[in-house]
Amino acid sequence: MQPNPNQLDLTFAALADPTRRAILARLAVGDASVNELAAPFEMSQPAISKHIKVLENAGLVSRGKDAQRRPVKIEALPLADAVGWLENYRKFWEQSYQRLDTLLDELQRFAPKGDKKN
Amino acid sequence: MQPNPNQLDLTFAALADPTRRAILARLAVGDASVNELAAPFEMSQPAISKHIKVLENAGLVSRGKDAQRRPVKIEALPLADAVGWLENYRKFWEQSYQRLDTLLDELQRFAPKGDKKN
DNA sequence: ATCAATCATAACCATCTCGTTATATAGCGA
DNA sequence: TCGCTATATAACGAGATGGTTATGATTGAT
Repeated sequence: MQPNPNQLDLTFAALADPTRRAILARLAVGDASVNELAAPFEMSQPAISKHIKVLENAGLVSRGKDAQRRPVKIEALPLADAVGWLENYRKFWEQSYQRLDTLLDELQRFAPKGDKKN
Repeated sequence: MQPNPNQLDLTFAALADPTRRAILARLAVGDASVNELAAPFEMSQPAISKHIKVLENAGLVSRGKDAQRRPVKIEALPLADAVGWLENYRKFWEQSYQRLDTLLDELQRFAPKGDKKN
């Protein structure tokens, strides 16, 4: 029961941009209006609106309505699906970390006890 | 100690393409030559070579050398970093799942005991 | 020495992406 | 009604992306 591939495409593509990741990080703190989201960036408001639309199309964000404002809210389920997909590869990076740990252990073992070098 | 942003850009962008995700899935089974990787796709060999290069630039894959073959090997540490970034949002999707669970519980509670419908 | 196999590279093309500026739309408050 | 605020949309351009075909480089086999 994998999420449909097209959904993963949209999710990963949305996450591939640092501005959009920063927007998500901001939204993790709490909902925000478009202008609030735009404030930290040296970028026009329409540019931010476009980024929000990309996030919305990926289902990562939804919008409310408050007078003229369209508060944006994080919707993290697609992120969960992305992690779900990535989890298939957990054993590989765990192996890698383990190899690194082993290496560090050996360096430790063969280092003279009082050696402060490095 | 976040991975540098540019690295996350490359990782997520690499994952945004279904062909590349399929290549990674194949490599999870074991190393493979370019031709082996290309075989399942209705796509030219140069196209696959390009995809492999994208994966390589993102550090998701490395290459060996065996006669004319350039066996490709999965390198999953960047995936681990990607998951690391995504983990910041775990609480959101857990809340969402919890809301879903609550909903399902209530549906359960109010469903007639013997109701087989759906 | 040549041939076939494996893979990479170049040139090209269509389409998408990410930014811009200019303008339109909608709601609030005076 | 008027004008301000908040946001969306349109039109445009530069550069990235994802595919193609044609060709080049390297290596093993005959």
